[in-house]
Amino acid sequence: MGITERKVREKEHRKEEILDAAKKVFFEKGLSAATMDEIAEAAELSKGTLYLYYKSKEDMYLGVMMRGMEELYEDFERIGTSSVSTLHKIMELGDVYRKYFDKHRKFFRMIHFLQSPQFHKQVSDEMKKTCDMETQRVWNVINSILQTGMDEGLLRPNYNPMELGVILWSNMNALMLRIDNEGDKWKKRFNIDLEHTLSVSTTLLFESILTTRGRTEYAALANK
Amino acid sequence: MGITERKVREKEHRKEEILDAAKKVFFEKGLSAATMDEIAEAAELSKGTLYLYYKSKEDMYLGVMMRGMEELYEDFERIGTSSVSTLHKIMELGDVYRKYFDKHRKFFRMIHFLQSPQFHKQVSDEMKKTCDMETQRVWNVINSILQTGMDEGLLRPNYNPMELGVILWSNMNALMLRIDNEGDKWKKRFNIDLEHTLSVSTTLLFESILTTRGRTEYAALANK
DNA sequence: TTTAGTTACTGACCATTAGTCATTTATTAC
DNA sequence: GTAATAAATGACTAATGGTCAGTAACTAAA
Repeated sequence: MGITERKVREKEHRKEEILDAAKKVFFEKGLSAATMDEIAEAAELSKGTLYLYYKSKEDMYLGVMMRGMEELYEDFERIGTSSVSTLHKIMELGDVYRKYFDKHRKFFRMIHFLQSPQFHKQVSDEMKKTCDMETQRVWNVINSILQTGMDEGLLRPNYNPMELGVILWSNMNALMLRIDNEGDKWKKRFNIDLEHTLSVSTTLLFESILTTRGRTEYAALANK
Repeated sequence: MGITERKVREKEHRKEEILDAAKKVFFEKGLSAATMDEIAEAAELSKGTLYLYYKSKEDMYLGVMMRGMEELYEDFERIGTSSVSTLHKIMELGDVYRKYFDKHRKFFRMIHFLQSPQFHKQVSDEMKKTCDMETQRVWNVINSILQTGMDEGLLRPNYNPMELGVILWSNMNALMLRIDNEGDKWKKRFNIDLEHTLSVSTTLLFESILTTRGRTEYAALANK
């Protein structure tokens, strides 16, 4: 049954090719300004064909986003399986996410679509589920690292690791979003460098969830 | 010149009436699903007339949002001018914002539009400026309270009050957004009550920006 | 090679809807 | 009463997400 397999492979390949085109257009114009006709032209396919592979424009957008999420997952996974200390891993999670924000700004913006009402209203259940699984993978890495940190007595035991995860993540996310949208404004008007503010808040939160032992280790690591 | 004045008043009134209708429709359907025809019908006016008062659908959306922002401003301003201790005021800011989130969820969602790419792309410069001024008023209250807190030695002096403000605000915002979108999911899947998480993270951050004196006072206040 | 059947693709077409503008209606001024 | 001004209208346009009847390409059996 080599033919059937080849066809499946080709279909998969076409799907990816469409995503290549979609990525280009979405990166350039964003979700609302991008048109399906443009994407079709970029993909060298007719518009109708796009709909054979993706249910809607929003679904396609998320298809692209998933690539970005996968990249983030791989970065995180690399941390998870590395052989540095747990504290170091936790710090790395933050650093890597911040680098991700710098290097993959467009993906960062796309990920934010997951938190918009449009996502909950206009996306097919199927795609929602797919996104959910991918997001889950990322959270699993975070959770497992924080759980270890807790087991090792680095993190204050009265909190749930996942809870700490969502706190740290949300905190970074909110400031990054602000940097992305109003960074210049805050610099000009209040002379505040939100990049620095992000470091400050991350450090504040991080220190406040560490045990005494965790803090000692952290101080040693930060001094290096 | 009584007539001219009356006309200005009537025009202003019409603008508000249109916002009444728009608010109803936007609250019900959200920005993208609401149509101008619907709003026109709700306002008992023709669609063309709407455009005599607002430049675009997005501008109108922000007109509605501004009402919500004003309400928040008034709540904040009330705190600012109240005669409780500064520490109490700071805590009140958080509490009031959280209540605002509970009571005016739709407005909360609208405020988030300010952080979306759509806002930066599809809104008239004029409306952007108006929003900016309103937002500014809110920040001014926060800033002035935090500045006082710093002057009184409650807040660690190595930070900028506005910086602390944006940290606290962003932190709350991010978790509220998550509660709004995925609150149920987190409860069901991880058995995490994000409402509680919000309290935790706010407390953590808050404590970590207080001086020793501030913390003593805080402990006293929290025990009451 | 021919033919029937299947799959992939096409692009004209449809429906929706934000925004416009020539025209009509109402109000004011003289 | 009439001219001038302001307010309101709604048919129309343009843009665009999505559809579907028809076409082309490929596969498999005769």
